[in-house]
Amino acid sequence: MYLYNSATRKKQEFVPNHPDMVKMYTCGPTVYHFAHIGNLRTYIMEDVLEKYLRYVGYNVKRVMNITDVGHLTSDADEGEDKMLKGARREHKTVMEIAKYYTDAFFADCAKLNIKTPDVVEPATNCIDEYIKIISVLLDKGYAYQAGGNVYFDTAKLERYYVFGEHKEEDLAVGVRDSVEEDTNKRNKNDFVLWFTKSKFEDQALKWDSPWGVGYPGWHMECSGISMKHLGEDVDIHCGGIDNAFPHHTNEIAQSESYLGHKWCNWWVHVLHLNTNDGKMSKSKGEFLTVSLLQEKGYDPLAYRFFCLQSHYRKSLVFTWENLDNAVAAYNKLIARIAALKEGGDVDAAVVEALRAKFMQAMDNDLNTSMGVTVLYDVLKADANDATKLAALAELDQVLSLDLLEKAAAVRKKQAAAPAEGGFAVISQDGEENGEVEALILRRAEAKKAKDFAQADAIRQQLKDQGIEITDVAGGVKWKRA
RNA sequence: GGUGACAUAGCCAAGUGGUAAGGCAAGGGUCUGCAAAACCCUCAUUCCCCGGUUCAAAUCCGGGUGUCACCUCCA
Repeated sequence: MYLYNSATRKKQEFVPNHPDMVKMYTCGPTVYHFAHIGNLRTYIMEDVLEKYLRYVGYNVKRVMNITDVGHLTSDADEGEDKMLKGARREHKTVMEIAKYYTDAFFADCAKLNIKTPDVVEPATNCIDEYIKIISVLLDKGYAYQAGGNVYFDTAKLERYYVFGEHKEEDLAVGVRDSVEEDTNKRNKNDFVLWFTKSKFEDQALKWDSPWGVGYPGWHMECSGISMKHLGEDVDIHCGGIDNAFPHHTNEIAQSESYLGHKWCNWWVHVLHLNTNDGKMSKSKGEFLTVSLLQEKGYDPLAYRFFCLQSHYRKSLVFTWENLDNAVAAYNKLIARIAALKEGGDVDAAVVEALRAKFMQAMDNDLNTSMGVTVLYDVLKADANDATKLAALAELDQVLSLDLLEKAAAVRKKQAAAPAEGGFAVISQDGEENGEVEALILRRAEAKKAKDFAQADAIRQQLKDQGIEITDVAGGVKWKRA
């Protein structure tokens, strides 16, 4: 499999350090608020990567952190810890907030068929780990104490900027007014490993350490958690593209200085979901959550399909129109699958050929857009329905679009059509409305009497009320538009 | 200002030197009293621009332009 590696800026053949085991680390959410669907795009793509690695036969151990400490606020707010701000907003303790939004995050993931990682570790669980690493960094001379904090000394590194060729003097530090330059730093890009004093005195959670009571720097948590669960090396480290610098850059700096050897081989960054005016954020425009999608009547898996139709290394623009496109495509795909008949012999050779095509796409830097196209190749294949269903079931192990389950539901709905001979009025939303039913029955009588003018008038009358009706065998289905 | 990624029809996109896949939308048709569904057909002389290499370039090279991201918490 070829995967693009941000560290080398090339597609490279993926080879794990240990033949049958892939160690995968994925940066998790900061649990001070709900995740928006842009955040979730990254987790969907990471989920596909994990499932594909398993599909081709690797054992995967995947670790994810939960950031529940030490994050500053977003642009809209100044100098206050995100967790604390969330807590104040909702009159809860920081730990209650973390629990609440961690649960909400995984509930959203479940709706999107994102598998929960093998290990999920809150940052606040690993303080000892961080202290150990920071102690060694101080001993080795990679870190220094100043103004009450412990800093990493980036000047001690031969190569600090691993994802691009920066020059330090070009870095725009303190571009924004509210960001003050920290005068304790020896170099512009030195970063804090342990805080005891910060501009943000409100940090709610503090721990004792050799350097005083305080809390860890943000970058430290991922290094500590990764080493705790995956040991001294990692095969793939994933995250949103915004994490490449400084977060991942700093992780590499401190981890490799601590270990004294190469730490992670593959860096996979997922591009952002944008709106028409730039990056999606919680404070700008509509706050697009999975719950909001559902309130508006969208199937979360249609959003997953939307993401899969694109490529993780391309930014994707979200508009309701674009999502509607994906919804139509997804529903049509399901409808075509629902029309397939079960039973019969599976032609293993055809399944194998389709599998090969799918793998060819996915092996090429996780080309999910092409992978989705293979679903259409399956439907068009010269084979019986049983073979197609078998192939679809297999590809869906990776894509996780609930293709067969949704198709079965469609079939069931069709089977629930009115009994022969009788005339039934069925609400597709399960709504009971005697007035509507009466109108539909009157229209049916008009049709029977060949009074089509009257029948069309009633159809129009219902339409004016926002109700769409569809004639089906032995009855009428209706729903609100 | 620096660094990086991306640029193919209305939209999502495939394509890795051999003459533009697929999906959605749209238009036309078949069918149905009408509608819906289904099915069939149509839909980029051209791949951001300008040069170059080549028998041949969306694909390679050089130079531009645009968009997004990061440099400040972020997926």
